[in-house]
Amino acid sequence: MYTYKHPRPSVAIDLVLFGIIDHKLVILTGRRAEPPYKGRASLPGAYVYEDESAEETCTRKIKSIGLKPSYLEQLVTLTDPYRDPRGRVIAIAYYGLIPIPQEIPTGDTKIDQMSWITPEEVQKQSWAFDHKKILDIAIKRLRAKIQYSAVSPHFFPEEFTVPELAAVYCAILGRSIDVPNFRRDLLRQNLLVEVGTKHVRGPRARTYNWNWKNKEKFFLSLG
Amino acid sequence: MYTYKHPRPSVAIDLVLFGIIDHKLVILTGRRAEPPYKGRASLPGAYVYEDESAEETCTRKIKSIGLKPSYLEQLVTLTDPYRDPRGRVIAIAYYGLIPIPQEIPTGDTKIDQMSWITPEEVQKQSWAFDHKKILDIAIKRLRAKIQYSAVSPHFFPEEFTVPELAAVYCAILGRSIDVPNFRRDLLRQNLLVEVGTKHVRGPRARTYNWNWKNKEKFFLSLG
DNA sequence: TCAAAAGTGTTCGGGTTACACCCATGG
DNA sequence: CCATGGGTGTAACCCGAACACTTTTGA
Repeated sequence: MYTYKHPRPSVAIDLVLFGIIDHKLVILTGRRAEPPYKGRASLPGAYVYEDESAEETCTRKIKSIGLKPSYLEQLVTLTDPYRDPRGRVIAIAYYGLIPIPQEIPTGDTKIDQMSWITPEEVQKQSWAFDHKKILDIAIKRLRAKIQYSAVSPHFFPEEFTVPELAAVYCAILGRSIDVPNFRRDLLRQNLLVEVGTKHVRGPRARTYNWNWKNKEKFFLSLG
Repeated sequence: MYTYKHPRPSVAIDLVLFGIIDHKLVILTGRRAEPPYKGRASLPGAYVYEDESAEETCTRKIKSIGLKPSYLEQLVTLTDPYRDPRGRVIAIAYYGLIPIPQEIPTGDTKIDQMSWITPEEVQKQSWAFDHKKILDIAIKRLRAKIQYSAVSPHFFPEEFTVPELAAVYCAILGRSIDVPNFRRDLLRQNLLVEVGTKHVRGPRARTYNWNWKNKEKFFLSLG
Protein backbone atom coordinates (compact mmCIF):
# COMPACT_ATOMS: atom_id res chain seq x y z
CA MET A 1 0.00 0.00 0.00
CA TYR A 2 1.10 3.53 -0.75
CA THR A 3 -0.04 6.54 1.23
CA TYR A 4 0.05 10.24 0.37
CA LYS A 5 -0.99 13.46 2.08
CA HIS A 6 -3.10 14.51 -0.89
CA PRO A 7 -5.26 12.38 -3.18
CA ARG A 8 -3.61 11.45 -6.47
CA PRO A 9 -5.17 10.45 -9.75
CA SER A 10 -4.01 7.32 -11.47
CA VAL A 11 -2.32 7.85 -14.82
CA ALA A 12 -3.04 5.84 -17.93
CA ILE A 13 -2.32 5.96 -21.64
CA ASP A 14 -4.79 5.50 -24.48
CA LEU A 15 -3.64 4.42 -27.91
CA VAL A 16 -4.83 5.27 -31.39
CA LEU A 17 -2.98 2.78 -33.59
CA PHE A 18 -3.13 3.43 -37.32
CA GLY A 19 -2.52 0.88 -40.04
CA ILE A 20 -3.18 0.57 -43.73
CA ILE A 21 -5.21 -2.32 -45.10
CA ASP A 22 -6.46 -2.64 -48.67
CA HIS A 23 -5.24 0.89 -49.41
CA LYS A 24 -7.37 2.28 -46.62
CA LEU A 25 -6.46 3.94 -43.36
CA VAL A 26 -7.61 1.86 -40.41
CA ILE A 27 -7.55 2.16 -36.64
CA LEU A 28 -7.29 -0.59 -34.07
CA THR A 29 -10.28 -0.69 -31.75
CA GLY A 30 -11.96 -3.07 -29.43
CA ARG A 31 -15.16 -3.38 -27.47
CA ARG A 32 -15.31 -3.17 -23.71
CA ALA A 33 -15.99 -6.52 -22.08
CA GLU A 34 -16.57 -5.06 -18.61
CA PRO A 35 -18.33 -2.05 -17.13
CA PRO A 36 -18.17 0.87 -17.27
CA TYR A 37 -19.33 1.36 -20.85
CA LYS A 38 -19.64 -2.41 -21.34
CA GLY A 39 -20.23 -3.24 -24.97
CA ARG A 40 -19.07 0.13 -26.28
CA ALA A 41 -16.21 0.60 -28.71
CA SER A 42 -12.98 1.68 -27.04
CA LEU A 43 -9.29 2.29 -27.54
CA PRO A 44 -6.55 0.09 -26.11
CA GLY A 45 -5.08 1.58 -22.95
CA ALA A 46 -2.87 0.78 -19.98
CA TYR A 47 -1.87 2.19 -16.63
CA VAL A 48 1.52 3.84 -16.35
CA TYR A 49 3.65 1.80 -14.00
CA GLU A 50 6.20 3.00 -11.50
CA ASP A 51 9.59 3.84 -13.03
CA GLU A 52 8.09 3.84 -16.50
CA SER A 53 7.54 6.84 -18.74
CA ALA A 54 4.25 7.11 -20.59
CA GLU A 55 6.06 6.33 -23.86
CA GLU A 56 7.35 3.13 -22.31
CA THR A 57 3.84 2.25 -21.23
CA CYS A 58 2.74 2.67 -24.84
CA THR A 59 5.43 0.41 -26.27
CA ARG A 60 4.75 -2.19 -23.60
CA LYS A 61 1.06 -2.16 -24.43
CA ILE A 62 1.61 -2.31 -28.17
CA LYS A 63 3.91 -5.27 -27.71
CA SER A 64 1.37 -7.01 -25.48
CA ILE A 65 -1.24 -6.63 -28.20
CA GLY A 66 1.15 -8.44 -30.50
CA LEU A 67 2.20 -5.57 -32.75
CA LYS A 68 5.60 -4.06 -33.40
CA PRO A 69 5.98 -0.61 -31.88
CA SER A 70 6.51 1.93 -34.65
CA TYR A 71 6.35 5.71 -34.72
CA LEU A 72 4.68 7.11 -31.62
CA GLU A 73 3.63 10.63 -30.78
CA GLN A 74 1.86 12.23 -27.88
CA LEU A 75 -1.52 13.69 -28.76
CA VAL A 76 -3.21 15.23 -25.77
CA THR A 77 -3.77 14.69 -22.06
CA LEU A 78 -7.30 14.44 -20.70
CA THR A 79 -7.78 15.61 -17.16
CA ASP A 80 -11.51 15.98 -16.53
CA PRO A 81 -11.90 14.72 -12.93
CA TYR A 82 -15.07 12.84 -13.90
CA ARG A 83 -14.06 11.31 -17.21
CA ASP A 84 -13.95 7.86 -15.62
CA PRO A 85 -16.90 7.00 -13.35
CA ARG A 86 -14.73 4.63 -11.30
CA GLY A 87 -12.45 7.34 -10.02
CA ARG A 88 -10.03 9.93 -11.21
CA VAL A 89 -7.83 8.80 -14.08
CA ILE A 90 -5.66 11.09 -16.14
CA ALA A 91 -5.23 9.77 -19.66
CA ILE A 92 -2.29 10.64 -21.88
CA ALA A 93 -3.35 9.84 -25.45
CA TYR A 94 -0.81 8.77 -28.07
CA TYR A 95 -1.09 7.80 -31.67
CA GLY A 96 1.12 5.22 -33.33
CA LEU A 97 1.73 3.94 -36.82
CA ILE A 98 1.86 0.23 -37.49
CA PRO A 99 3.69 -1.10 -40.57
CA ILE A 100 1.33 -2.64 -43.05
CA PRO A 101 1.94 -6.39 -43.05
CA GLN A 102 0.86 -7.38 -39.55
CA GLU A 103 -1.72 -9.92 -38.48
CA ILE A 104 -4.89 -8.76 -36.77
CA PRO A 105 -4.17 -9.00 -33.06
CA THR A 106 -6.21 -10.79 -30.45
CA GLY A 107 -6.39 -10.93 -26.70
CA ASP A 108 -6.69 -8.00 -24.36
CA THR A 109 -7.93 -8.45 -20.84
CA LYS A 110 -10.52 -5.71 -20.84
CA ILE A 111 -11.22 -5.49 -24.56
CA ASP A 112 -12.37 -8.20 -26.92
CA GLN A 113 -13.37 -8.23 -30.57
CA MET A 114 -10.33 -6.26 -31.57
CA SER A 115 -10.55 -5.09 -35.12
CA TRP A 116 -9.31 -2.50 -37.58
CA ILE A 117 -11.95 0.05 -38.56
CA THR A 118 -11.94 2.99 -40.94
CA PRO A 119 -12.34 6.66 -39.96
CA GLU A 120 -15.88 6.59 -41.39
CA GLU A 121 -16.79 3.71 -39.11
CA VAL A 122 -15.31 5.64 -36.20
CA GLN A 123 -18.03 8.24 -36.65
CA LYS A 124 -20.80 5.66 -36.50
CA GLN A 125 -19.67 3.82 -33.37
CA SER A 126 -20.70 4.56 -29.83
CA TRP A 127 -17.54 5.11 -27.81
CA ALA A 128 -16.53 4.57 -24.20
CA PHE A 129 -15.17 7.43 -22.06
CA ASP A 130 -13.91 10.37 -24.13
CA HIS A 131 -12.41 8.09 -26.76
CA LYS A 132 -14.35 9.65 -29.60
CA LYS A 133 -12.72 12.98 -28.82
CA ILE A 134 -9.28 11.35 -28.83
CA LEU A 135 -9.96 9.70 -32.18
CA ASP A 136 -11.07 12.93 -33.81
CA ILE A 137 -7.90 14.64 -32.65
CA ALA A 138 -5.75 11.74 -33.81
CA ILE A 139 -7.19 11.55 -37.32
CA LYS A 140 -6.93 15.29 -37.78
CA ARG A 141 -3.35 15.31 -36.50
CA LEU A 142 -2.23 12.46 -38.74
CA ARG A 143 -3.70 14.08 -41.85
CA ALA A 144 -2.03 17.37 -41.05
CA LYS A 145 1.25 15.71 -40.15
CA ILE A 146 1.85 13.94 -43.46
CA GLN A 147 2.15 17.31 -45.17
CA TYR A 148 5.25 18.34 -43.32
CA SER A 149 6.86 15.18 -42.05
CA ALA A 150 7.90 11.85 -43.46
CA VAL A 151 5.24 9.76 -41.77
CA SER A 152 4.86 7.09 -44.38
CA PRO A 153 8.13 5.20 -43.83
CA HIS A 154 6.54 4.01 -40.62
CA PHE A 155 3.82 2.40 -42.65
CA PHE A 156 6.30 1.45 -45.33
CA PRO A 157 9.63 0.45 -43.82
CA GLU A 158 11.23 -0.90 -47.00
CA GLU A 159 12.22 1.06 -50.04
CA PHE A 160 9.26 2.27 -52.01
CA THR A 161 8.26 3.63 -55.40
CA VAL A 162 6.59 6.98 -55.84
CA PRO A 163 3.22 5.48 -56.81
CA GLU A 164 3.33 3.22 -53.75
CA LEU A 165 4.07 6.18 -51.54
CA ALA A 166 1.25 8.10 -53.20
CA ALA A 167 -1.12 5.24 -52.41
CA VAL A 168 -0.27 5.54 -48.71
CA TYR A 169 -0.95 9.27 -48.83
CA CYS A 170 -4.26 8.62 -50.57
CA ALA A 171 -5.21 6.11 -47.90
CA ILE A 172 -4.47 8.56 -45.09
CA LEU A 173 -6.18 11.50 -46.76
CA GLY A 174 -9.11 9.42 -47.96
CA ARG A 175 -8.93 10.90 -51.46
CA SER A 176 -6.89 10.71 -54.62
CA ILE A 177 -3.84 12.85 -55.37
CA ASP A 178 -2.07 13.72 -58.62
CA VAL A 179 0.91 11.38 -58.78
CA PRO A 180 2.97 13.34 -61.34
CA ASN A 181 2.79 16.51 -59.26
CA PHE A 182 3.39 14.52 -56.07
CA ARG A 183 6.57 13.10 -57.61
CA ARG A 184 7.85 16.48 -58.72
CA ASP A 185 7.15 17.95 -55.31
CA LEU A 186 9.17 15.23 -53.60
CA LEU A 187 12.08 15.41 -56.04
CA ARG A 188 12.28 19.20 -56.15
CA GLN A 189 12.70 19.24 -52.38
CA ASN A 190 15.32 16.49 -52.49
CA LEU A 191 13.28 14.35 -50.15
CA LEU A 192 14.10 11.06 -51.85
CA VAL A 193 17.25 9.05 -52.46
CA GLU A 194 17.13 6.72 -55.42
CA VAL A 195 18.14 3.19 -54.47
CA GLY A 196 17.13 0.95 -57.34
CA THR A 197 14.27 -0.21 -59.47
CA LYS A 198 11.55 -2.78 -59.34
CA HIS A 199 8.63 -3.67 -61.52
CA VAL A 200 5.24 -5.32 -61.28
CA ARG A 201 3.38 -4.18 -64.35
CA GLY A 202 4.27 -1.63 -66.95
CA PRO A 203 7.69 0.00 -67.02
CA ARG A 204 10.25 -0.56 -64.27
CA ALA A 205 9.64 1.82 -61.37
CA ARG A 206 12.47 3.54 -59.50
CA THR A 207 12.63 2.77 -55.79
CA TYR A 208 13.59 5.30 -53.15
CA ASN A 209 14.29 5.86 -49.51
CA TRP A 210 13.64 9.07 -47.64
CA ASN A 211 16.48 11.54 -47.63
CA TRP A 212 16.56 12.06 -43.89
CA LYS A 213 18.87 15.05 -44.14
CA ASN A 214 16.15 17.18 -45.68
CA LYS A 215 13.42 15.92 -43.39
CA GLU A 216 13.29 19.29 -41.62
CA LYS A 217 12.23 21.64 -44.39
CA PHE A 218 9.60 19.27 -45.64
CA PHE A 219 6.34 20.50 -47.19
CA LEU A 220 4.00 18.88 -49.67
CA SER A 221 1.01 20.62 -51.18
CA LEU A 222 -0.96 17.42 -51.89
CA GLY A 223 -3.41 18.65 -54.47
CA MET B 1 -4.03 10.42 4.23
CA TYR B 2 -4.85 8.60 1.03
CA THR B 3 -3.78 5.04 0.30
CA TYR B 4 -3.61 3.13 -2.97
CA LYS B 5 -2.61 -0.36 -4.04
CA HIS B 6 -0.10 0.96 -6.56
CA PRO B 7 2.19 3.97 -6.32
CA ARG B 8 0.86 7.08 -8.06
CA PRO B 9 2.73 10.08 -9.37
CA SER B 10 1.61 13.52 -8.40
CA VAL B 11 0.35 15.68 -11.23
CA ALA B 12 1.33 19.29 -11.81
CA ILE B 13 1.04 21.94 -14.48
CA ASP B 14 3.80 24.19 -15.81
CA LEU B 15 3.02 27.48 -17.48
CA VAL B 16 4.63 29.38 -20.33
CA LEU B 17 2.96 32.78 -20.19
CA PHE B 18 3.57 35.04 -23.17
CA GLY B 19 3.19 38.80 -23.22
CA ILE B 20 4.29 41.68 -25.40
CA ILE B 21 6.36 44.52 -23.99
CA ASP B 22 8.02 47.26 -26.06
CA HIS B 23 7.01 45.48 -29.26
CA LYS B 24 8.84 42.38 -28.17
CA LEU B 25 7.63 38.93 -27.28
CA VAL B 26 8.32 38.12 -23.64
CA ILE B 27 7.82 35.17 -21.33
CA LEU B 28 7.16 35.21 -17.61
CA THR B 29 9.84 33.43 -15.64
CA GLY B 30 11.15 33.26 -12.14
CA ARG B 31 14.08 31.89 -10.24
CA ARG B 32 13.80 29.01 -7.83
CA ALA B 33 14.16 30.07 -4.21
CA GLU B 34 14.38 26.53 -2.85
CA PRO B 35 16.08 23.29 -3.83
CA PRO B 36 16.05 21.41 -6.08
CA TYR B 37 17.64 23.60 -8.73
CA LYS B 38 17.84 26.53 -6.29
CA GLY B 39 18.81 29.69 -8.10
CA ARG B 40 17.96 28.39 -11.55
CA ALA B 41 15.44 29.98 -13.85
CA SER B 42 12.08 28.22 -13.86
CA LEU B 43 8.50 28.36 -15.04
CA PRO B 44 5.52 28.97 -12.78
CA GLY B 45 3.75 25.73 -11.89
CA ALA B 46 1.18 24.24 -9.54
CA TYR B 47 -0.15 20.89 -8.41
CA VAL B 48 -3.47 19.74 -9.81
CA TYR B 49 -5.96 19.54 -6.96
CA GLU B 50 -8.71 17.02 -6.43
CA ASP B 51 -11.87 17.73 -8.47
CA GLU B 52 -9.97 20.19 -10.64
CA SER B 53 -9.05 19.73 -14.28
CA ALA B 54 -5.55 20.73 -15.37
CA GLU B 55 -7.00 23.75 -17.19
CA GLU B 56 -8.61 24.87 -13.95
CA THR B 57 -5.28 24.50 -12.20
CA CYS B 58 -3.76 26.78 -14.82
CA THR B 59 -6.34 29.52 -14.43
CA ARG B 60 -6.10 29.30 -10.66
CA LYS B 61 -2.34 29.68 -10.85
CA ILE B 62 -2.46 32.56 -13.31
CA LYS B 63 -4.91 34.37 -11.09
CA SER B 64 -2.72 33.79 -8.04
CA ILE B 65 0.19 35.37 -9.87
CA GLY B 66 -1.98 38.42 -10.35
CA LEU B 67 -2.62 38.18 -14.08
CA LYS B 68 -5.84 37.84 -16.00
CA PRO B 69 -6.24 34.41 -17.56
CA SER B 70 -6.33 34.69 -21.32
CA TYR B 71 -6.04 32.15 -24.10
CA LEU B 72 -4.69 28.85 -22.85
CA GLU B 73 -3.62 25.74 -24.72
CA GLN B 74 -2.12 22.42 -23.73
CA LEU B 75 1.40 21.88 -25.01
CA VAL B 76 2.80 18.57 -23.92
CA THR B 77 2.92 16.20 -20.96
CA LEU B 78 6.26 15.21 -19.47
CA THR B 79 6.41 11.81 -17.84
CA ASP B 80 10.04 10.90 -17.27
CA PRO B 81 9.99 9.15 -13.87
CA TYR B 82 13.14 10.96 -12.80
CA ARG B 83 12.43 14.47 -14.06
CA ASP B 84 11.99 15.67 -10.46
CA PRO B 85 14.61 14.45 -7.98
CA ARG B 86 12.13 14.72 -5.10
CA GLY B 87 9.84 12.03 -6.47
CA ARG B 88 7.69 11.26 -9.42
CA VAL B 89 5.78 14.23 -10.81
CA ILE B 90 3.97 14.26 -14.11
CA ALA B 91 3.88 17.75 -15.60
CA ILE B 92 1.26 18.90 -18.05
CA ALA B 93 2.66 21.99 -19.76
CA TYR B 94 0.41 24.78 -21.06
CA TYR B 95 1.06 28.07 -22.75
CA GLY B 96 -1.04 31.16 -22.25
CA LEU B 97 -1.29 34.63 -23.72
CA ILE B 98 -1.47 37.67 -21.47
CA PRO B 99 -2.95 40.94 -22.77
CA ILE B 100 -0.35 43.65 -23.02
CA PRO B 101 -1.07 46.25 -20.37
CA GLN B 102 -0.52 44.31 -17.18
CA GLU B 103 1.77 45.09 -14.31
CA ILE B 104 4.75 42.87 -13.67
CA PRO B 105 3.60 40.39 -11.08
CA THR B 106 5.27 39.59 -7.79
CA GLY B 107 4.97 36.95 -5.14
CA ASP B 108 5.12 33.24 -5.65
CA THR B 109 5.93 30.93 -2.80
CA LYS B 110 8.63 28.90 -4.54
CA ILE B 111 9.74 31.42 -7.12
CA ASP B 112 11.03 34.94 -6.66
CA GLN B 113 12.46 37.56 -8.99
CA MET B 114 9.63 37.10 -11.45
CA SER B 115 10.33 38.85 -14.70
CA TRP B 116 9.49 38.95 -18.39
CA ILE B 117 12.33 37.78 -20.62
CA THR B 118 12.71 37.48 -24.37
CA PRO B 119 13.13 34.23 -26.32
CA GLU B 120 16.80 35.11 -26.87
CA GLU B 121 17.34 35.39 -23.12
CA VAL B 122 15.61 32.03 -22.72
CA GLN B 123 18.46 30.41 -24.62
CA LYS B 124 21.09 31.91 -22.33
CA GLN B 125 19.53 30.98 -18.99
CA SER B 126 20.19 27.84 -17.01
CA TRP B 127 16.84 26.18 -16.39
CA ALA B 128 15.40 24.00 -13.64
CA PHE B 129 13.92 20.56 -14.41
CA ASP B 130 13.03 20.12 -18.11
CA HIS B 131 11.73 23.68 -18.39
CA LYS B 132 14.05 24.55 -21.26
CA LYS B 133 12.48 21.79 -23.33
CA ILE B 134 8.99 23.10 -22.52
CA LEU B 135 9.99 26.63 -23.52
CA ASP B 136 11.40 25.53 -26.86
CA ILE B 137 8.19 23.70 -27.67
CA ALA B 138 6.08 26.67 -26.56
CA ILE B 139 7.90 29.26 -28.65
CA LYS B 140 7.82 27.06 -31.71
CA ARG B 141 4.13 26.34 -31.26
CA LEU B 142 3.20 30.00 -30.81
CA ARG B 143 5.06 31.05 -33.95
CA ALA B 144 3.39 28.33 -35.98
CA LYS B 145 -0.01 29.07 -34.50
CA ILE B 146 -0.26 32.73 -35.47
CA GLN B 147 -0.30 31.73 -39.13
CA TYR B 148 -3.57 29.86 -38.95
CA SER B 149 -5.43 31.22 -35.97
CA ALA B 150 -6.36 34.58 -34.55
CA VAL B 151 -3.94 34.54 -31.66
CA SER B 152 -3.27 38.23 -31.43
CA PRO B 153 -6.61 39.39 -29.99
CA HIS B 154 -5.51 37.70 -26.82
CA PHE B 155 -2.60 40.05 -26.65
CA PHE B 156 -4.69 42.93 -27.94
CA PRO B 157 -8.15 42.89 -26.40
CA GLU B 158 -9.30 46.32 -27.61
CA GLU B 159 -9.90 47.38 -31.15
CA PHE B 160 -6.74 47.72 -33.13
CA THR B 161 -5.35 49.19 -36.33
CA VAL B 162 -3.66 47.07 -38.97
CA PRO B 163 -0.19 48.50 -38.28
CA GLU B 164 -0.65 47.80 -34.57
CA LEU B 165 -1.64 44.23 -35.33
CA ALA B 166 1.33 43.89 -37.64
CA ALA B 167 3.61 45.04 -34.84
CA VAL B 168 2.35 42.20 -32.64
CA TYR B 169 3.03 39.72 -35.39
CA CYS B 170 6.52 41.12 -35.84
CA ALA B 171 7.11 40.77 -32.12
CA ILE B 172 6.06 37.13 -32.10
CA LEU B 173 7.94 36.20 -35.24
CA GLY B 174 10.98 38.25 -34.31
CA ARG B 175 11.22 39.78 -37.78
CA SER B 176 9.55 42.39 -39.96
CA ILE B 177 6.60 41.76 -42.25
CA ASP B 178 5.19 43.69 -45.21
CA VAL B 179 2.28 45.69 -43.80
CA PRO B 180 0.47 46.42 -47.10
CA ASN B 181 0.37 42.75 -48.01
CA PHE B 182 -0.54 41.82 -44.44
CA ARG B 183 -3.53 44.18 -44.64
CA ARG B 184 -4.70 42.82 -47.96
CA ASP B 185 -4.40 39.28 -46.70
CA LEU B 186 -6.59 40.05 -43.69
CA LEU B 187 -9.21 41.97 -45.66
CA ARG B 188 -9.43 39.50 -48.51
CA GLN B 189 -10.28 36.76 -46.02
CA ASN B 190 -12.85 38.94 -44.25
CA LEU B 191 -11.04 38.50 -40.98
CA LEU B 192 -11.64 42.05 -39.79
CA VAL B 193 -14.68 44.14 -38.94
CA GLU B 194 -14.21 47.89 -39.23
CA VAL B 195 -15.28 49.66 -36.07
CA GLY B 196 -13.91 53.21 -36.28
CA THR B 197 -10.81 55.29 -36.67
CA LYS B 198 -8.10 56.68 -34.50
CA HIS B 199 -4.95 58.62 -35.09
CA VAL B 200 -1.64 59.27 -33.47
CA ARG B 201 0.54 60.61 -36.25
CA GLY B 202 -0.08 60.92 -39.96
CA PRO B 203 -3.49 60.13 -41.43
CA ARG B 204 -6.31 58.66 -39.32
CA ALA B 205 -6.02 54.89 -39.10
CA ARG B 206 -9.05 52.59 -39.31
CA THR B 207 -9.65 50.42 -36.27
CA TYR B 208 -10.92 46.86 -36.41
CA ASN B 209 -12.05 43.90 -34.40
CA TRP B 210 -11.64 40.27 -35.43
CA ASN B 211 -14.49 38.84 -37.45
CA TRP B 212 -14.91 35.73 -35.33
CA LYS B 213 -17.23 34.07 -37.84
CA ASN B 214 -14.39 33.55 -40.28
CA LYS B 215 -11.86 32.48 -37.65
CA GLU B 216 -11.95 28.90 -38.92
CA LYS B 217 -10.60 29.31 -42.42
CA PHE B 218 -7.83 31.59 -41.26
CA PHE B 219 -4.48 31.56 -43.01
CA LEU B 220 -1.83 34.26 -43.36
CA SER B 221 1.24 33.88 -45.49
CA LEU B 222 3.32 36.41 -43.53
CA GLY B 223 5.96 37.06 -46.18
C1' DT C 1 -1.25 -6.05 -79.82
C1' DC C 2 -3.46 -3.95 -76.19
C1' DA C 3 -4.14 -2.46 -71.53
C1' DA C 4 -2.02 -0.90 -67.47
C1' DA C 5 1.25 1.54 -65.08
C1' DA C 6 5.61 4.80 -64.69
C1' DG C 7 7.16 8.93 -65.73
C1' DT C 8 7.63 13.59 -68.55
C1' DG C 9 5.97 17.93 -70.54
C1' DT C 10 3.26 21.86 -70.71
C1' DT C 11 -0.13 25.14 -70.04
C1' DC C 12 -2.94 28.17 -67.34
C1' DG C 13 -4.33 30.88 -63.50
C1' DG C 14 -3.90 32.69 -59.15
C1' DG C 15 -1.50 34.04 -55.18
C1' DT C 16 2.75 35.92 -52.92
C1' DT C 17 6.28 39.32 -52.89
C1' DA C 18 8.37 43.34 -53.44
C1' DC C 19 8.26 47.99 -53.90
C1' DA C 20 6.68 52.46 -55.78
C1' DC C 21 3.49 55.86 -54.88
C1' DC C 22 -0.14 58.89 -52.83
C1' DC C 23 -2.39 61.08 -48.91
C1' DA C 24 -3.24 62.98 -44.38
C1' DT C 25 -1.53 65.10 -40.34
C1' DG C 26 1.38 67.39 -36.75
C1' DG C 27 5.38 69.83 -35.69
C1' DC D 1 6.53 72.46 -45.67
C1' DC D 2 8.53 68.44 -44.50
C1' DA D 3 8.90 64.17 -41.92
C1' DT D 4 6.10 60.45 -40.38
C1' DG D 5 3.10 56.95 -40.88
C1' DG D 6 -1.47 55.00 -43.08
C1' DG D 7 -3.08 53.18 -47.09
C1' DT D 8 -3.43 51.88 -52.40
C1' DG D 9 -1.60 50.21 -56.85
C1' DT D 10 0.86 47.18 -59.62
C1' DA D 11 4.06 44.27 -61.98
C1' DA D 12 7.03 40.15 -61.78
C1' DC D 13 7.43 35.82 -60.61
C1' DC D 14 6.71 31.49 -58.75
C1' DC D 15 4.03 27.54 -57.89
C1' DG D 16 0.28 24.50 -57.82
C1' DA D 17 -3.41 22.12 -60.53
C1' DA D 18 -4.82 19.82 -64.34
C1' DC D 19 -4.14 16.94 -67.96
C1' DA D 20 -2.16 15.34 -72.37
C1' DC D 21 1.40 12.45 -73.83
C1' DT D 22 5.30 9.05 -74.18
C1' DT D 23 7.35 4.83 -72.71
C1' DT D 24 7.71 0.22 -70.93
C1' DT D 25 6.17 -4.09 -69.79
C1' DG D 26 2.97 -8.39 -69.02
C1' DA D 27 -0.87 -10.80 -70.60
